[in-house]
Amino acid sequence: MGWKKREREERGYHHGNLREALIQAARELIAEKGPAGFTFADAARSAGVSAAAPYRHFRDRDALLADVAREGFQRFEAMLATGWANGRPDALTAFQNVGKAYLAFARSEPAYYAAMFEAGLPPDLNAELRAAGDRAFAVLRTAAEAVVAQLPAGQRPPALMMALHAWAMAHGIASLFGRGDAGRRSLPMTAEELLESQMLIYLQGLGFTGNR
Amino acid sequence: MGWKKREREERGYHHGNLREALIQAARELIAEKGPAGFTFADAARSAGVSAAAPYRHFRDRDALLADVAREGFQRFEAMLATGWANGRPDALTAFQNVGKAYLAFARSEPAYYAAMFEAGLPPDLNAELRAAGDRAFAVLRTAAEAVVAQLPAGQRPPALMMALHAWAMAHGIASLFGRGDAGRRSLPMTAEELLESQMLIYLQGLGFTGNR
DNA sequence: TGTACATCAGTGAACGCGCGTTCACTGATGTAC
DNA sequence: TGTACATCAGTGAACGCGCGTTCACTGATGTAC
Repeated sequence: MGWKKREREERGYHHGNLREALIQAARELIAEKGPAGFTFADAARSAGVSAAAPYRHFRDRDALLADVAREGFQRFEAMLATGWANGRPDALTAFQNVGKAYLAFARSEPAYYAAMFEAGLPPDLNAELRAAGDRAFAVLRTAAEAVVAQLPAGQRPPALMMALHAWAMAHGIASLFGRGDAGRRSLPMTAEELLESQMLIYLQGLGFTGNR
Repeated sequence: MGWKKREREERGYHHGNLREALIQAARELIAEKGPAGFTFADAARSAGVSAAAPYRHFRDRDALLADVAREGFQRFEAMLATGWANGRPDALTAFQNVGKAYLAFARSEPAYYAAMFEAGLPPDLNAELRAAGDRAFAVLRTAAEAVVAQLPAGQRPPALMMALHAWAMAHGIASLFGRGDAGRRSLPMTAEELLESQMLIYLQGLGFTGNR
């Protein structure tokens, strides 16, 4: 209570940045207890604000959660794009870097990842949310297109299919093995090694020779 | 209220099979609203019993959920084993049938699947739960062992790795695309087609030639 | 630069609700003799 | 076969609690002139 009062004195009557503070609070609470493990009132409390205040910024808990997810997709897209690096040094390497970036995101931002994929939000709850998700997937798709273009014309699989395969591999590994602290199975290899080997085998199956 | 009274008259003071009825109620509620979307009291209500009754059978909501998951793993194991069919007609085909069985389970039993993989239960919450999960995975592992044994001695990957890859592929596809009614992305191909093509490419990458 | 005023972003009290949990109880069932 | 009794599996009333939500309010900020 003491710190709360002090904080109030510091910040004055108006918070100034409550919207972002609530998103931040939600992220911390999700990281602690999962996307189902916090309430609207919790978020308000964490932000040091009365229980009625969040209503000035979000219609309800789901709207807050959707904003966390939307923000997550934006950062996710940026991270994947960095991994892709416009196809440098070459499409195949860059594609695998996208996979690594995917896993790195799931690992370093488990709260965002959970809000994006495990909160049970309908993807079209909100147009911006859907758009943000689509933009992130577009990175994967672009990468897949560049990779299949490397194959001889006769044996190119559909790029969309390949992008979906990659998504499924990365998501499968991330959600089964890629959560550091969430008491998961113990294995003789890391999630990163699993994803890398899986992608290598998959690419070999597409016709790429493994000599690199 | 009428039907409740009538049902009471039908069944008398004792329910007779409340434990199973609660698990069944939980499954239905999970199917409707997700693993986080029901309460202990809900389950009691669905089973037509007072809110205090479940305490005679389960310590709390998590214990009930864990039992749903345990039962789910048992059926899952049976379904995977049926797909495997002791490696008939041949290891490769049987392996792919395990993949199909995995997806079929996720699709036909979304409530079990959610309790098993998305309820956020720690896998070692309970020894029986963990054991049931391990037994299901053992089917995958057995299948992977038979498959790698087909390869020439020099190029066999570790069977455990292959089993984990298969698990990740199936889980990735199932959780991203394999939920019928849960308003997911619309795609030009089915989850089944995606998983089958992915597994074929993967197997090809391991060195199996695609002529079958 | 000052002043009046509109608007914004908070407060805190209040409410109804359903949940989890406990408790003494009671009806039904099983068993010993 | 009957009877007494222990045990089991339910009831329903009660409780404290925290949540979601509304409301009139108020302090702070921005803007017109």
